[in-house]
Amino acid sequence: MPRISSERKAERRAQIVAAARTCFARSGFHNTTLQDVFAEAGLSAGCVYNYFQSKDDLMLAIAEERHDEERQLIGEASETDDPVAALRQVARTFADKYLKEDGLDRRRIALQTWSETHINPFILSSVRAGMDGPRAQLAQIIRRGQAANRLTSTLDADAIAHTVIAIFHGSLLQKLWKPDIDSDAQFAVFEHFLRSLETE
Amino acid sequence: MPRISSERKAERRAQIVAAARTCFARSGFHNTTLQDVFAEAGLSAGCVYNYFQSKDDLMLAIAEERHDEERQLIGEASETDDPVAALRQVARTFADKYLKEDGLDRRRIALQTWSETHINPFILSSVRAGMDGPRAQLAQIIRRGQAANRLTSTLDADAIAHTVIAIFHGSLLQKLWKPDIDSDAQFAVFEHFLRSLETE
Amino acid sequence: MPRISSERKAERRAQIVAAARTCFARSGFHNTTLQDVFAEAGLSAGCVYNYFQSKDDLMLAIAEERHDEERQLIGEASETDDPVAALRQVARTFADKYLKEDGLDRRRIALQTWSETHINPFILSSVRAGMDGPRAQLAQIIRRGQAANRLTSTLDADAIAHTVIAIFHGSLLQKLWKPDIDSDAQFAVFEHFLRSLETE
Amino acid sequence: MPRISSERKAERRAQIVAAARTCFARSGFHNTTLQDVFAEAGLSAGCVYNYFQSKDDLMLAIAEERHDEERQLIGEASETDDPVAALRQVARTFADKYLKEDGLDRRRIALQTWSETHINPFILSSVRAGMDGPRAQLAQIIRRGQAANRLTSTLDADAIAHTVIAIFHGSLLQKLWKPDIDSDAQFAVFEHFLRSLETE
DNA sequence: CATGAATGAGTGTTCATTCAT
DNA sequence: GATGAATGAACACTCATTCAT
Repeated sequence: MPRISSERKAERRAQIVAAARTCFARSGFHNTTLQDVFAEAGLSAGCVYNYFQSKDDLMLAIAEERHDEERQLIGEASETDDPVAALRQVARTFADKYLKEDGLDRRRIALQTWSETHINPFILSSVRAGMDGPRAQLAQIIRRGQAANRLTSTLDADAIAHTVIAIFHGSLLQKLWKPDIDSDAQFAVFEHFLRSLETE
Repeated sequence: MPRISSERKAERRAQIVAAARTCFARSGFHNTTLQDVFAEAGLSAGCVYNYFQSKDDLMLAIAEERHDEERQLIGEASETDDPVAALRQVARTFADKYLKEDGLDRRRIALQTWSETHINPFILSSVRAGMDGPRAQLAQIIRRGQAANRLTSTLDADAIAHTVIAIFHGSLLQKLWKPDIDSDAQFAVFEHFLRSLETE
Repeated sequence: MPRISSERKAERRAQIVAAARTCFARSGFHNTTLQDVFAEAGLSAGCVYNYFQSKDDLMLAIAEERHDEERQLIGEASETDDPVAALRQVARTFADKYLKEDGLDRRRIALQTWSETHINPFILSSVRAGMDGPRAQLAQIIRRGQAANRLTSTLDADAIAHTVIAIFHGSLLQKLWKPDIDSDAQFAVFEHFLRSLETE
Repeated sequence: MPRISSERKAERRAQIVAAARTCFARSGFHNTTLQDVFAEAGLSAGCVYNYFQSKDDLMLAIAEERHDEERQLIGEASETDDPVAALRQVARTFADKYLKEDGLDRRRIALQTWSETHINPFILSSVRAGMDGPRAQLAQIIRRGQAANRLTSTLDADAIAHTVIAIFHGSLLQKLWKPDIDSDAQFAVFEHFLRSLETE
């Protein structure tokens, strides 16, 4: 007979994750102390430790949540039947959600996570898994495009998917370092790339 | 009148940087203690502090060195007069030097650096500058290609350069997370992209 | 008008004490968390705190219970009229009940308690009282033996009693550190000691 | 080329051990914080950690030192050729050095150590080894006495040695709990025990 | 009476940095 | 210049205890 419903528990978890995200986005993972997170969440140390086992676990939870969100975003974006339109929509979603404001903050944390993959095997697994889903979805779209003779079959669908993601990730890095970069011009290059994949 | 010749000084500096690189590649920046670096370099704490002011300074020095190296690599690769060949050569250099063995180790450290840009303004400046040089060089090549009507003029040269670098960076990330990725297939996609930029 | 019958209350108390004993025997007093005890007892924190005021109080309760048990054991063992036989019987009881299995586990906890006497005056009082009873009983038997001219009167009865207990305690320690010690051979020495006290 | 001679290093170690002993004797192992030890030693945390790896390690070092000291004490006491005199001398040493003042303080710490054997295997090993030496020495003396027909051969030498040590340990406990115990009367009982072992 | 989520002071330990030699 | 012992602020994490429900 739990005094706290599982919804309330989920709420608390979310509250803590949100606080941690705020802190990590503000000061970076290694420069954030757990005391910062406790203060931001308005909760005590002990309480937070009832939901997360360690600082690393907190980062992992944030990563997982982000991966869920990304999976959902790419899922929604690729609902269209038309494979070419789907790819374009995915890219637009990326440009809209990832490269701006709050989305950019989350990606800032993502970068911290990526840097941690080297040391923390759980983070590595999570990052791998987080990328594999979207990549497989993209590859699936591309394969459909190839089957329908809409996209060139001279290139490996997985390799294309990888490249698309690489462009996303790489653009992200540049946006993080130079927020005033001309994203539109870069988006045009991406669209050119997509067109180059289409059969005539 | 220095007690130590400036060559000897440079040697020591290099020795320390090498040790730090080994440690950072092995355990990551935040998991490496300076005591680890002292041990790896076979030097005392005080001695190292005669050459570097702080742990961050060490990371900065490594970043600077890497940027020099990258600038040189891209410079050599783009010596050809033919702009299209130059671009292809740059890509090949990237694939050969960055995605393999020792090069990959250095890029692993680069990722740590990138993650630090968020916090450390000096690192941020260094990373920006490290990217600006190569990007300007690439843009220059592209502009030459456009002027010679070898490359499409419908796209902004800087945006293309940015995209090329984004592909490099993004591919790097994937290689770090999944070392057994099919780099050749991905390289084919990149070449396709280059060809799509050429005028007919 | 108590909501819970006092039998039920005693049951709960016993349940908690048993759980604590299990935990303390398993991991030691300081390495056991109260959360461990709650889990072992299958009760909540609040419930346990209705019966015991603190962790120390729990240890005290265990000590008291053990002292009661010891008092009873030595009481039963010394019921014989013959003082020499009584002493021997006490020793046999000690060897049978204290140095084996479950008894040894309880003594393991006793050792933890002894170590706590230094800090906790209540524990100290309890341990003193726990020893005084048996010692007085032993001294009483010995005095009877001396009065009946069965035991030497050249030695102080209290001092003999102390020595007997010292041998018990000391043997216990050795048994705890080296469970495969030869208890029979040591028991023979003890019997020799007892015989040496008898008059001819 | 160490700036600090190994003697100075040993001094520091001793200084820290002494401080820890003072603290542990004053407040017990678990009630002493390392900050207490740092303050008592007049040294910083980092410095202490250059000499000891953990709080447990400190306790272990204290135990080892005590064992060395005990080994030496019993060694000196048993130098006499006459085995019976040697045993008596050992007992006298015990009564003089262990049951009084500073010696008692050290034994108070010993008790803490004993209680820790249950949890910490290194402590257990140390305590075992610390007891084995003296016990072997005592057994050796007894065997010499048996060979020379000065001591009864009806009892196992090791068992006698164990019993002697048990009496020491047990008396110690009583002294710790009741400092005003009559040690002389108890010593008389011990001497009686020794005499009972002698052949006529 | 029982629950168990929340508390928060306290602890062992780390490690970048300094400075007397 | 080089040494390395010493520093000490900072940090992640624990756990006995409380109290609203």
